[in-house]
Amino acid sequence: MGTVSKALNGTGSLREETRRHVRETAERLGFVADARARGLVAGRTYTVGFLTTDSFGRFMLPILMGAEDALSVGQIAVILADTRDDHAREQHLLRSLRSRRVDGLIVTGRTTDARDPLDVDIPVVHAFAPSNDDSAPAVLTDEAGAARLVVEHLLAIGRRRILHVTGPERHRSSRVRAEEVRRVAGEALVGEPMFGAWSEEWGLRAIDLALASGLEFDAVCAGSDQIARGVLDRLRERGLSVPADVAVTGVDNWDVMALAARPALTTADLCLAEIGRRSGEMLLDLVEGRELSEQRVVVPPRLEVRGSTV
Amino acid sequence: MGTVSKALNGTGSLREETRRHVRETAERLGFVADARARGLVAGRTYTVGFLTTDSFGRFMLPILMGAEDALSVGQIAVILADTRDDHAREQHLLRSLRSRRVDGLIVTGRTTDARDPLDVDIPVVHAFAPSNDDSAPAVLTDEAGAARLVVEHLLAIGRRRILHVTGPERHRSSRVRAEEVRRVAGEALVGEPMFGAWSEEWGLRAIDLALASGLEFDAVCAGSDQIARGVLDRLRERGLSVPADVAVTGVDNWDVMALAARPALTTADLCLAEIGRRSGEMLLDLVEGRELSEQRVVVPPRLEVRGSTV
DNA sequence: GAAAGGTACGCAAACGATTGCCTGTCCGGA
DNA sequence: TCCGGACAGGCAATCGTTTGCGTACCTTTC
Repeated sequence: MGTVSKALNGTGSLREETRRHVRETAERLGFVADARARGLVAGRTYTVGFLTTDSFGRFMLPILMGAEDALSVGQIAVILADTRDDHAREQHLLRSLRSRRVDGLIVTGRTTDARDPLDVDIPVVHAFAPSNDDSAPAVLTDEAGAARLVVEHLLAIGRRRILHVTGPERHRSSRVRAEEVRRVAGEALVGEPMFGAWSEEWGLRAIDLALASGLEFDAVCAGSDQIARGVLDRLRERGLSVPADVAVTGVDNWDVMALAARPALTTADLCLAEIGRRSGEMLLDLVEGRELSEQRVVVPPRLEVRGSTV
Repeated sequence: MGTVSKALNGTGSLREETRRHVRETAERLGFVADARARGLVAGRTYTVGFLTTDSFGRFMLPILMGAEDALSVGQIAVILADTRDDHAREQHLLRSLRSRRVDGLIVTGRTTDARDPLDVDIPVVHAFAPSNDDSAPAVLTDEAGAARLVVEHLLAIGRRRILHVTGPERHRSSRVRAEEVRRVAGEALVGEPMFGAWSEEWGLRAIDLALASGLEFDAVCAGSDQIARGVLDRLRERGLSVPADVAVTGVDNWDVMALAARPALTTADLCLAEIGRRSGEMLLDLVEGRELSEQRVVVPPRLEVRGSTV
């Protein structure tokens, strides 16, 4: 047993011939070492939990994939845990993850509103959804940066009357971005930010409201691609031309929306896969006991310029 | 150790007082039994792999969630494995899953084209994406049934000139549904099924093509909600009223598309979560050595009637 | 030819649970 | 008083690895 273990793991001092023989025999018999037993000795499981407070959705997926990529480097598998926003369910899942002795946890959620810290004694990295505990390791998106990116772009192409249509005011995301839009646009912001919902329907209605109240604007900075798409549709229906009369921007770079829009949508990509990747790397560092170079990483968004502004 | 084990698991013969004492102490110390060690003895890991041949996407999510629900009943956790359609990656992931001694595998993919069977010696259930091996346990969607559902609905509301706009002909999904549309619609099918792409853009273009070639139709049966949405947009732009002049149906019941469409889209829901749930249940039966009541389950689609047809 | 030194391999403990079996204690009955 | 039986709980083997240490054998050198 000992010799086989050493041969397969390249440890100990064995003749090359012996190693080869063991490896070939293992191959022939289809033997693969049992990761549990190995983990039992090593004091690790080479497994982490991916805990999402909301259901899995469009935002979770790229993060999950990025994390999986980064963790696979450390031979780590990902166990899913979806709390469905239910506290009892979360407790139950955490218990299950603890019994499985996961090496660490990536915690995420649909909104960027902060969540209460978890009471666990293993490394935790927050991805996308921040923790109330500011000192907890986290990889976050730059909400304000996304807003800045699109507004500066609109200003750069000469727009001076910008309308801001965004999601519900109760979401931190909407508030932070609206504040940044106000700051960067300054005089160029037309009226007040219009808070509503993260839906196409709100985009449609917001344009109706804006036109009805006689606002004049040459750009709409929408809080999401879905809102932007509603905005684009209604502008077209009202006979306004995009981008000639009105330029439109979104946030998310959700291909289904941004590419199907007519014209295709200029938008801020939040680089969710990158957030996932960095989270995975950070957790890997923590699990393997390395010092973190930074506790808190903010992934800068990226501007994707398409036909709706140029 | 033995006594504690018996107390916590409710086995052996112990005084009730002893059990209570052990449980309370465990609670106080935050002790949770190590699932690995338990599995080592039990010969199981209470863990299954979720292997998706394509990346995770919109189709995978509901299936995954359904499966997670069903499996959580058996205290089973799900390990993700995303092959990204790369054979080498698949082999590597399978090796990792084998070394983790997962109790079983759920295999799925984005398309309903059949895939080659896996060479593994644990229970496998195919979900959504069938296997080439017809005898393999599987939970599938009823492609033809979805087509029948919408066509029968269109016939029932009195439409007699139905246009069929669908995805690429190389996808089994398009072919099977087109065949069923032809069979059920009979005389009522206008021209040939129009194969294209699973995109809004194709929906737009297909209507242009149909109108240009002088086809007359009072209904469009689209192969997906995305196509249907393109169809709806272009019909409106061409001055045709939906559903008065033309009724439109989709397939998928993808809320983002179906609810944002104007009018909201009548569509066939493939009940993906149900497919996931049934797959999970089936795998649980296999893992726990129970006889399967049926090797092959077909989940019937459900018609969701909305404004685009009534 | 014998001792010294080095290399390759085997042995056994340990990781953290479960479980069958054995033992000790207590009770009741003869 | 002694024995039998029932019940509670402790002991140790087991699952499949890793790893440090001991040992056998081979080589080299005087």
